[in-house]
Amino acid sequence: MEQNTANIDSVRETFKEFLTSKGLRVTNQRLAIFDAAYSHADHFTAEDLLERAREIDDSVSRATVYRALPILTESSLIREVDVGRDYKFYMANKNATTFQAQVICLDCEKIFEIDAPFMEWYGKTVADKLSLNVESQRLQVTARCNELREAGICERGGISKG
Amino acid sequence: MEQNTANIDSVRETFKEFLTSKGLRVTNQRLAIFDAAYSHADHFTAEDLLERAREIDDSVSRATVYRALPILTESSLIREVDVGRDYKFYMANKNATTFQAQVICLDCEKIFEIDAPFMEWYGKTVADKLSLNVESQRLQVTARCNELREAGICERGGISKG
DNA sequence: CTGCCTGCAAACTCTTTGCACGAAT
DNA sequence: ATTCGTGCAAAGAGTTTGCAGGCAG
Repeated sequence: MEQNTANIDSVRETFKEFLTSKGLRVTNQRLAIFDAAYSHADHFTAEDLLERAREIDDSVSRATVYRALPILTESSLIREVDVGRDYKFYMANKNATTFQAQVICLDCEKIFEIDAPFMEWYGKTVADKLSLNVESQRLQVTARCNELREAGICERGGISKG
Repeated sequence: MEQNTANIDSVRETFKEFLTSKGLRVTNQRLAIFDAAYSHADHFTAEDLLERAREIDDSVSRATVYRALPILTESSLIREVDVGRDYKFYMANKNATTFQAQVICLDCEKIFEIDAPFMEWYGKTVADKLSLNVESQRLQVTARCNELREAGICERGGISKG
């Protein structure tokens, strides 16, 4: 955790190198958006990101945020979390762990990330059976906050706040 | 399969009963939309549904289609298939089988439904661990058509055309 | 008859895009 | 100097909604 904060500078360097390697320019706006993304502990929307990026550089516009998101996603520094709402969530890829599934609360609107390591096995199995290369997988469980609350993991961030 | 066609009338009756039981009215438009939904072999969009419903009753409007979709979904006669595109797919629930996962082709834009019976086990496991009642689950695999084509299941509907 | 249902069109929300200016290389 | 990146505002796409008239119960 303090490893993450300590690493931000080096991750920012990684981002700069990514931009350069793709022939893209290193602009203040892109760096501000990157910093804003990494300042979020959990999921954030494009609008959240805009707001926070503007605190760093108030010249950042909504358009630039939307144009930066695919770049950040492609660099694997953030990942997109689409849970079927009308806007997408994003999340800094601070720890490259195992496959993550989402538990989505219907009551408190939160999204919890949980490890689902067996999905790697599943992907392989599907890939073998159909002889294809899996690009990505998505596993989501929708549940009720009432239940989550009883389990002590809702409104308290017992797993991972969203 | 011919069981499905043979059953349409009785399923339509089920739909009427559902409407009545909810205090909703049985209108020609709703029946046309129901028939249109069941005339689709695979996935369809709201727009697809509108087009086909109008062939049955040309007074059906887009608004009514959008208002009917939640009703049909709630009745479990159709189900929503959200694969993260900017519009949703729907599908008649012709055979109440096991849990379905989606294989989404990035090249040919098709969606294949495959059985994933282990997901019922997974739901139960998650439910037990977090002591919650799972409302729904979603499992999606994104893959490349090239691979699917080599496997002989793309552009030919080897699994289930979408 | 009552009031839910409908069609129409405008409104909405998130995201994308055209354009002229500004900044990175 | 070039050329890519940016802000602004308008456009876009799918879906939702307000309203006045219409039809089911």
